[in-house]
Amino acid sequence: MFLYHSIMSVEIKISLNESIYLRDPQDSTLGRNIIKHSILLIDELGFEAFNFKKLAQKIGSTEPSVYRYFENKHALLIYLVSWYWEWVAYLIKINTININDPKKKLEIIINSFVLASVDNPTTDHVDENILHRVVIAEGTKAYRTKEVDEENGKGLFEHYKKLITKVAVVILEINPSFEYPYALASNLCEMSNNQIYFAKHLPKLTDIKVEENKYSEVQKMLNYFASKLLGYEM
Amino acid sequence: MFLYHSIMSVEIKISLNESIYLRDPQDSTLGRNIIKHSILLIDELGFEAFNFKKLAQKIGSTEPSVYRYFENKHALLIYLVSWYWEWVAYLIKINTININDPKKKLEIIINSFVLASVDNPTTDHVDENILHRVVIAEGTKAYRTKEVDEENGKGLFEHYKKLITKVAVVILEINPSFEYPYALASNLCEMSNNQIYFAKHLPKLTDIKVEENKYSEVQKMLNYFASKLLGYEM
DNA sequence: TTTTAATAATAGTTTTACTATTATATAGGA
DNA sequence: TCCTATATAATAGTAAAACTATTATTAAAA
Repeated sequence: MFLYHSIMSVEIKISLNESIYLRDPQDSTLGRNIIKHSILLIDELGFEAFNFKKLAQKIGSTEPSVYRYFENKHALLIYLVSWYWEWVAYLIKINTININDPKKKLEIIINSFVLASVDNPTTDHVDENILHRVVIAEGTKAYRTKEVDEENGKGLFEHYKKLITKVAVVILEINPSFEYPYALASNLCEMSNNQIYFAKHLPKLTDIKVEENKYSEVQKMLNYFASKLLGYEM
Repeated sequence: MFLYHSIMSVEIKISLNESIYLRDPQDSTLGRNIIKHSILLIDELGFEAFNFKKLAQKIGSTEPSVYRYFENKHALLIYLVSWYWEWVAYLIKINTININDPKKKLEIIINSFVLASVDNPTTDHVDENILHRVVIAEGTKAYRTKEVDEENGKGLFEHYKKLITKVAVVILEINPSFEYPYALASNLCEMSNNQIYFAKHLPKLTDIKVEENKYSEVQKMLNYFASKLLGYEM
């Protein structure tokens, strides 16, 4: 991950696996527009109704131009969720920089999963808040396809796996004999998104309540689950 | 749920919310063929590549005939996952009939989530084993859409909610002061499918290993998670 | 036997998901 | 300054998906 600092603003450039895209969207205005407005449009229409024609219309470009950046809308979705995972990894990194207690670290990790955005809207072409909503609603579609093995072989899910590995390391720091560090790490991440989605759309499947970007109950629940499973007091 | 017993075989008829389908597929040969072969074809092609034309071809019928049973392939998917959830509820029911210990009940529930089929292939037009695979791979797509609120309002997810409620009741029997019975119930169910999927396709996201229909490690892990969270010894 | 309902056959439409080709604008180098 | 490479835009298309309408045929029920 590269961090560019300028005098006027802090601009973060997140570097993503090259096989996700055909041409790096961060390197041109059109590319950044594709990212920015695809997030808004997927949030608005849902992934199924979203397509490159509508996106091109929205940004005053054409369908073939968008296709020069991404093979198809599925590749674009993988790009967006990878961006999101890198962003969460970045949040965890800067917020745990002076923290030594692994329990405290895990708490920060959970907060990063749940909040993901709120405080620091640092990148002008990505609204992390809306991207988080998109990942909650559409994220699993990135890897729930018939092509998962082939795409995994190309490294398209490295960003997610890297993040989960980092979390697993912290889990083992807390409790070195815990048998399921990776499963707990991925479950905390998936559960966070799932339970937020349930609270919003299928409230009978959860106990927590959620208001517009107020996810404190999710945070509390995940911390409770983690502490119980790893055997420590909060 | 109705149970029909005949002399020659035990045939289970699972009754599903009428708003899922246009015409009850269990009431005709064509309908049962649609169910049977849609499961096989979705398993083979994945939900995205599956469509009513290919299905009609496979069962020697026509596209318009299939459309007389289901509004579209999304409705058919909701039907299939609802069938699956009812099937799991049925398994839980018959296997906990003489069990009083709620901890033992929860163990049976977890086994039903994980195994879902293996022993009792009772319904001739549904292969529960393959249906389980389909639910693992495609299940979340049933409710992760822009139409979720509208469809939830029509009662299309009642079968899932009913199942989760039953599990939540058992969780509270074990530990009446547990704060998150619904979240734990839905998470056990989602986690089961998720972790099996990860073991098969993204093994770096989990610790468990899975072989063709050998899910004992998942079972063990979920039981461990449940016992830790609810504070009992296995 | 008549009527009804279910299915099949045929033939469409609209939208999606792409691709090919050509034109234009712009940026950098000689 | 011109030349050339490259990005993008404009236009026009194709193949398949996701339906729908209409009519014919068959089977079952009254």
